[in-house]
Parts: sequence; structure tokens; C-alpha cells
Amino acid sequence: MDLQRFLPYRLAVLADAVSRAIADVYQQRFDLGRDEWRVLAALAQGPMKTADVIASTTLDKMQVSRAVARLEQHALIGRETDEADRRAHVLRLTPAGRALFRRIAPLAQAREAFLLEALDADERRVLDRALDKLRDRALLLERAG
Amino acid sequence: MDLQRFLPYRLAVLADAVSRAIADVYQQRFDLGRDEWRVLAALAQGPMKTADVIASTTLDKMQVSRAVARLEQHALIGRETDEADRRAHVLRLTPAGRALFRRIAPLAQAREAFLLEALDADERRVLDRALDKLRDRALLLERAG
DNA sequence: TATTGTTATACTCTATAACTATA
DNA sequence: TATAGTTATAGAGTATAACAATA
Repeated sequence: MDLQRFLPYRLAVLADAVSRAIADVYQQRFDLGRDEWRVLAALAQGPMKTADVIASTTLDKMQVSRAVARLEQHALIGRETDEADRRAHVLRLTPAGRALFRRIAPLAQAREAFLLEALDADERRVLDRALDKLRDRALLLERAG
Repeated sequence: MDLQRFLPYRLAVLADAVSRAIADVYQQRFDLGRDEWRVLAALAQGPMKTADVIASTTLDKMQVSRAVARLEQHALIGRETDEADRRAHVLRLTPAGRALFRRIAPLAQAREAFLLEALDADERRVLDRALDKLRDRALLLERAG
């Protein structure tokens, strides 16, 4: 067994390198943590409830709770009680939050584009499908224990 | 920008899920940490110096130092001073370490095989190349800052 | 009783750098 | 002076669970 060729190892190494390259944009330049960046990106799609943020970020409720608290302190998002269920909140970007997202997103997308330049159209298409298929199987493995 | 389709996010999510599925084997069942598992797998190729372990695991010198200390406490690896350079050490698996690796490796490889069953031969070939190409580019991005 | 979200706590990881011994 | 590896320390991230408010 060769660690260098072991798929889980290669995925971990690649994801780490890519994450560092992207984190450099939102962390060093804009003082956001990874979880805050994810919440910001999720809410850029439009206002949504905390539960929807959890579902669309793979963060858990504590991570979202803390990221939301910090983003709110910085006036990047706002929060209203959901009148239909007063335990829940609806989250939305403030104009400042939207402005920040609009500054970060192009930089992050430029880095993604740089990565993808390594691949031709056919390779991108296969990779796209492969990532989804592998994730489905990984979730099966996790559930099976 | 859609987070769900953003390559860095998808890689992070996939690598996390896969890592958890593999960690379940060496952690829960055999009480090894990720770094210890990597050092064990590296040394399964044969005895080598600490510096070579660092080069072949993407771990840094502290991570390797601690993993080595713990593996040595559990008598899974042995350590000799390199007589050519008495600052350096040569590390090698003990029989117990080799036996442990031989128990874990097939289980880990079975999980990798299960993941890869999702892909046909052509997809695997493309994925294999794509991961290497993307990693090369990610390292370029990191160095560029 | 169950669920949404918050808070507390302990634990692990990571990053930086100081340090020892050799070179 | 520089390098191999160790140790110290502080900060960040993670996991578990207890908790308050609402359903």
C-alpha cells in the first residue's frame, strides 16, 4: 500500500492545499474565518433560516451559531425572529455584508479558475461528476461505520 | 457564486467525509491518530530517516516528532541514531508495528475500493490525473500568496 | 416531550518560536 | 552559523452535552 497513491490521502492533501489558497483571500485580507465565509456565501443566495444555512454549508449548529454571532457583531448580517416559529431566526446579509461578499467572491473565483485551468473541458466534466459520486459513497461509508 | 458548486468547497467537504470514513478504521478500532497512521504507512515502505517521513507525508517536523514519540511508546516503531549524521534518526517499524499495519491496511484499502466502485475505469484515470494537476496548481497559488 | 439555537467545557490541532545537539 | 529534531506555549478549532425558549 502506497500512501502517496492512496485516494483518501491524496484528497486530504489536495483539499488542504486548496483550502489554504482560498483561506488566504477571506482570512488574511478580510479577517473572516472559514465558517464565517461559508455562512456569508450561503446568505449571498438570499435570506434564509439558520437551519437552511446548516443544511447548505455542512456546518453544525454550534459552528453556525458562533459564525452568525461574529458576523452580526461586525454588522455583516442581520437577524429576525421567524414569526411562524419563534424559536427560529431568519438571517440576511446587511448592505455591508453584501458589499464584503462582492469583494471576496471574485477573488475566490479567480483562484478556482486558476486551478481549473489545469484541466480541459472533458476532464472538468468527469471531475465534476466524480466528486459527487465519491461524496455519495463516502456518506454511505460514514453511516455504515 | 454558488457555494455548493465551488470547487474548493466541494473538495473540502469530500475530503472531510472520506477522512472520517478512513479515520474510523485507524482511530476507533486501533487508537491511532491521523499523523501516527501516516507515519506508520510511510514506514511500511521500509526504514527511513525522519526527514524522509516528513517529505512523504506532508506532515511538518513537530507533527512527525510527536507521532514518532507516541508510536515509539507503543513499541510500534524503533529509532536509531544515523551514524553518518548524529543529529538524524533512522526510523523503522517493529514487528508489532508491521503487524498493526498489516491489520489496518486491508481495511483502509477496502474502503478506498468501495469509494472507487462509484467510478468506471475511464473516470478513475481522469480523476487520477486531475488530482495531481490540481495539486500542482494549488501549490503554485499558495506560493504566490 | 421534542426541537431551535446558545452556551460551557474539555479536548485536540495548529502555528510560532525557542531550544539542544550536532554539523 | 546552519541544520535535525524536540519542547513550550498560546491560539484555533472540535466534540459533547447541558441549557433556555418555544413548539
